[in-house]
Amino acid sequence: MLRISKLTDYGTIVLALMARDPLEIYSATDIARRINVALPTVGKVLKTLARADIVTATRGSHGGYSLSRLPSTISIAQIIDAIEEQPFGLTECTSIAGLCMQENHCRVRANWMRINQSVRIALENLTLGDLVAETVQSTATQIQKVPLPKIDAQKLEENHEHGCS
Amino acid sequence: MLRISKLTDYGTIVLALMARDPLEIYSATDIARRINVALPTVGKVLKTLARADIVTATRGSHGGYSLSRLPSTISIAQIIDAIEEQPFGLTECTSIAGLCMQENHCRVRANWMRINQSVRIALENLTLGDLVAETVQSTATQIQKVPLPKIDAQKLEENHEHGCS
DNA sequence: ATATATAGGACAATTATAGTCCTATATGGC
DNA sequence: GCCATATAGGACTATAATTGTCCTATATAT
Repeated sequence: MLRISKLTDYGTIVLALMARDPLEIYSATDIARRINVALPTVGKVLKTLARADIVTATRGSHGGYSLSRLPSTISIAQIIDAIEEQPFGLTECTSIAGLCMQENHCRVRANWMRINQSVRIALENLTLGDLVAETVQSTATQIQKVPLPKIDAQKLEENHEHGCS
Repeated sequence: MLRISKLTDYGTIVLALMARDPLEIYSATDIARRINVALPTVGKVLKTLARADIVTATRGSHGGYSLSRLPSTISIAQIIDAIEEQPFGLTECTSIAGLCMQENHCRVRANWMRINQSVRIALENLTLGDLVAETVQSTATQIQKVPLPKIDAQKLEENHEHGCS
């Protein structure tokens, strides 16, 4: 797949709309109408975002949702973490029986983890502010060829202990 | 999700094994036994990789698969493209009815596309060679904060014409 | 009180993925 | 030529993930 789920995609659209007036309160009904997505679906996204404290809910009439923080302080990684069910990562740390022992497999896994880490860092540095910017600002993130830091042997050990194959 | 499929994961493991002796011929049976994955599954992966000309098949007895090119010239992006069914991208370029007209939605989509592009470039620069390296070499790829190039207005137009919402 | 909101969980339908199997074709050795 | 061994390609099934919806409970303003 290598793809964020539709719900997360909706999440970015919803948040982008809210980012236009970062201090305003938006009801789920309002947002649903404005982005043209069904109310129950938008509601689900907003509830999830509220649980992660990315938006703050106000109940009752005249209630709704508002951004908990300014757009430039909400990272794309946080949004993904909030809505995606499985933990972040291009590859899964699965324990296929007997694979963990194979040096070959283990090495590939370790290098995948580092690739994951790079992508993760990129998405941590990108914010909701960047997402709504006319063009992505100079504070945005790009990937380029540079030396990777030394491998962290301790971290790899930890992965093993947690059943990483 | 934001995750490569298991089949693609197997693909990297298979190729990593083959990369240890880049000129040798490996039968599907042999590979299946050595990486401890069921034969039909390994076969499926290898057939797919052969179609993309990443490995070359030799039929008949004493036949098998061998790498078509040296590990350092096979990019991770190529492997993903070969095995994943859907085109590369963190976000899908879906046409949800009536969303394409909304400036807000369109802007978010455009910026997502650029994020995709960054990740794509990273995976194009990483090779099978890097994946089997003891530690990822200095030729490997990391993501860091740098200015993004100017937006390519022409490309964005093309996306629109192809029904991108 | 009542209308308007969100909270949280349960549910059904759809879709994607994984894995297997079957038949056809090619090659080397006897 | 015949047989064992390999891959080619597609079909098919079972499983899992995802989506989207709905229901009931709770909170708030008028």
